[in-house]
Amino acid sequence: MIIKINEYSDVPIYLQIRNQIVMGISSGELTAGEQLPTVRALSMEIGINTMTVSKAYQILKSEGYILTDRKNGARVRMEIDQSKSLSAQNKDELRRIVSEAKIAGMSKADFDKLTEEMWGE
Amino acid sequence: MIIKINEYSDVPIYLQIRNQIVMGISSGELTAGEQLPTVRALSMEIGINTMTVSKAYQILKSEGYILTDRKNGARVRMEIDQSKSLSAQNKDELRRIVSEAKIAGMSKADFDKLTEEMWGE
Amino acid sequence: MIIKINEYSDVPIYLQIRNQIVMGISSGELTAGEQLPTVRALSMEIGINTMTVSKAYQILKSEGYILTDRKNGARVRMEIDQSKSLSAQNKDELRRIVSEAKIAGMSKADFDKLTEEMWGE
Amino acid sequence: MIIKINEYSDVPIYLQIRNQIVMGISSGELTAGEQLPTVRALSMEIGINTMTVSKAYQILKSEGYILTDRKNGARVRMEIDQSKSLSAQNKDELRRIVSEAKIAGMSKADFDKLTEEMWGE
DNA sequence: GTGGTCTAGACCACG
DNA sequence: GTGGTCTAGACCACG
Repeated sequence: MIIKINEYSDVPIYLQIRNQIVMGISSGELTAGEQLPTVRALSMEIGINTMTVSKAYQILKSEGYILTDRKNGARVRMEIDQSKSLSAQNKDELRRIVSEAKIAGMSKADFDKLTEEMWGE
Repeated sequence: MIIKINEYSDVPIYLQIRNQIVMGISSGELTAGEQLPTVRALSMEIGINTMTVSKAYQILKSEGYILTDRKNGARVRMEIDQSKSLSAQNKDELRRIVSEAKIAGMSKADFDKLTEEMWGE
Repeated sequence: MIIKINEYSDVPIYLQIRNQIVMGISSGELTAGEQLPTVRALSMEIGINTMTVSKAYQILKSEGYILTDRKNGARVRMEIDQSKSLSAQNKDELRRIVSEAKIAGMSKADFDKLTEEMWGE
Repeated sequence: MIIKINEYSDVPIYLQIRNQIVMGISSGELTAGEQLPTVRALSMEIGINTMTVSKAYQILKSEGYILTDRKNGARVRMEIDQSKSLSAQNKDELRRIVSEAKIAGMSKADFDKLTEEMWGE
């Protein structure tokens, strides 16, 4: 899986890494149990500080998306918690986006279609 | 309309203000043409600096949500642009949230129901 | 001549009045010697403070575009100075606009065509 | 590139900075990808507050002229949008300037010559 | 009274 | 070290 960093984005680099790995898991590009590159390898590959990659991995670990052990590096967790709900923070963000879609004159049907496409990715 | 600031949030205060006003417009709590509190009044009400409120208003103005004039302060714009689409940034955010919903085991139907509730607010 | 004020413009009202009268003279809609409405009449017509209209007239007078006398109110001056050049301030503004046209990829020919249209107004 | 602030100008300092950088890009004095001074460096150099410089940079960023990243500061963007047109606001300004040129007795040829000189800068 | 601008000084996350 | 955020306080033009 290839991680692409936009150094000019307002989104911090460690979050860009975290987000892309989460989306990789979601899309199936990263499968359960799959080995992730080491912190050192990934940081060299994308040309950034190891601390930044490390921070991304730590967040993914604390969120329950990956497991790390000293010997094997990081792996996608086999059984990710199926809370069947969004975090409070994600709900807030989603609420804001829904609001902006409404103001922009999108129909709920168009919105559902848009998320349908994203769902399929 | 009451604006509530979460001082522990990662979201900057000026953005919290901006977001809540956008959501107020979306929900109909703020109607087209409605007068917003003056920069000074709002800053005193929520106990923050006028510069911070002013920044929120300037962003809302640049986004076309409100209008300001020197005499009367700020008002919700009568005719907000109906682009019928989301900004690239909002799409990216939405894509990330959809991914996390999928991983958490939400069904698309549940997701649609959640956004339906938000749509109704 | 009808003066239209945009109360939400960043351009101060007195300047909007001043600019529209100058453009009226330029286009020929206001002819040399033509009587302008009194400060009181114009302020009532457009629903603003007399001080604001008065300020616009004072500027036009100081710039040599109009003449005022207590008996007859204001008139467009018969012989406006033909300096055949722009003020330093207008040159600065024009220089900035030219720069932005260049960056936006306009050709000099397109720019000339645009000013040609404006010239004809 | 040297930025000069006119403290007696009606143009706000942050706009003077913004305008000079835009003109620097237009003239080629600032090339695509070129590093701009840091907010701190520029504010010290011209003896004004960091907030004021920061505001100028944020406007340039929102207009798509520059990019900022946390590590390296600000750079001139490589691919600036080529809308091939002026903003409504710039058109209004240009229309006013054309009017004043006409009243001052400039010929269209002289006006074109003047903008030609500016174009070459 | 209104929004807009600016300062001096501070703290923060990111990298 | 970098840009981003925020404050307290001040002054200004506009109307």
